[in-house]
Amino acid sequence: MTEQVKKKAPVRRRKEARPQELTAAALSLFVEKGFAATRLDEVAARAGVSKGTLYLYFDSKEALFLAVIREGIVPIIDEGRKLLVAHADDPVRMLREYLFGWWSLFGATELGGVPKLMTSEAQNFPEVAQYYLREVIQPGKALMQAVLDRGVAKGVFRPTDSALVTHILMAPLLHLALWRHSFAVCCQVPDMDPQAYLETYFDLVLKGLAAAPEGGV
Amino acid sequence: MTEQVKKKAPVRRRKEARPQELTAAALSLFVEKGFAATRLDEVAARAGVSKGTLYLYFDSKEALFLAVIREGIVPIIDEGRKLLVAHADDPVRMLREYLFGWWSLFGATELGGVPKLMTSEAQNFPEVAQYYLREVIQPGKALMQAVLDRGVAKGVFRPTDSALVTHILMAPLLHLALWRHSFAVCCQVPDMDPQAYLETYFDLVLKGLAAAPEGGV
DNA sequence: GATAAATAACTGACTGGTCAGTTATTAACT
DNA sequence: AGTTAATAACTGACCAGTCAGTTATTTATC
Repeated sequence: MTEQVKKKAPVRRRKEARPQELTAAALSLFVEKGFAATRLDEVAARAGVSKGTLYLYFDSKEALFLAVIREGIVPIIDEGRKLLVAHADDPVRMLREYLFGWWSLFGATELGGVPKLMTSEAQNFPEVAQYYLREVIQPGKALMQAVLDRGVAKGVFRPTDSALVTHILMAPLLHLALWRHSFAVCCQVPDMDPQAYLETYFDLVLKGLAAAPEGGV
Repeated sequence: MTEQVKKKAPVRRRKEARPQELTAAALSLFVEKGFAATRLDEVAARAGVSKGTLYLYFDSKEALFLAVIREGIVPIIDEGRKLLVAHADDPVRMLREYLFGWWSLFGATELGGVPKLMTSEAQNFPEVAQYYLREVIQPGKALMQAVLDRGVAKGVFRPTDSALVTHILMAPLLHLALWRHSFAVCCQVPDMDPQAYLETYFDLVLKGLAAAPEGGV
């Protein structure tokens, strides 16, 4: 050991990307097995560290949960908002971007398991649920409601209770995400093509919202 | 104590309704706190017995889970089927009965928490999930698909991929049920009236499915 | 109809394993 | 040397599942 041997290269420890690695590992395990059934030893192992290390970055299992949501989801909202303004003059196009964008940016990724996770655990972790409601659901709703209202103002959509309709319109997307993270995994379903599902759904919605009896896009 | 005093009435032990009392207690707790977070001591206490007694009737926690589904849900399917045939000649009316009936018979009751429960736990309990898929989801889907196909045959609905549409149409109902058992409970939501939600939704669906451009029911 | 024997329903203390969270120790780097 | 990062062994609470023992109810016997 005349000089520092090159153990360091293969080891490559002590990064500051550690929290992200941990939240990423936690996300996939939480989504896969649920919060309660996920052991912190597993999370740490998947991130390539020990459980003690996990506690250097997060105070508790619940704090890790909150971080998973915060790091994983909140950035997506802003990204989605930016994509939307690109078509601000065409409500039908905006709605399409919203729904399909939600799916490709969120639902189809690993984050698509988060609605299942949040729904399951909302009652057990009210603070996380409130955070999610405030930072994710409500902004998302507001965004879609703006799209709908604009469509009505332009005479493209018929008037509706847009607060209710935002909920209703999100449901099939959420359902698809939940399905893929529950029954689709454990039962061998005769599979459901997301793209066909989305197209069929969007078609239904457009006809359901259309303003004029024989209106056309 | 000249003759047998009526001690029996207040005591009222040794019933054979015991399993039902246990599954009822388990249902409400599973729905409220999730499967993993529910302790069997609690279930037993809510049913007014000890944990040992619970094990006289059910082999394991998972067996109790399966019983909850079997006893609670499967009977509802048949009941629903009977209600439907009453309007077999009017597809629009049938669809309305289906959706509103689902809500009043199932979604609005304590059983409305079961979708949340099943979604959360499907991956952890594949056998229960497969049972639920086979005995609940698939029959329910088949029933609605029949309604849709009949509507198309009668020229009331436009042709669609009815297998996909059944999924899509169920989503807002499931979403409402999930919502009421998650965020609605823990966050004080600005409340969402189920009746208004259902009416708005049904209106949207009918216009989305209508066959003729200016068709009218 | 009483008394005793047999059985069915039930209990709660106990066990064994699990797992969130802690801490004493070691390795890495400056 | 001292400081920081990481670990692995440890602790203690928790809980599904068990079982020896208790209490209620029925059946048998006189």
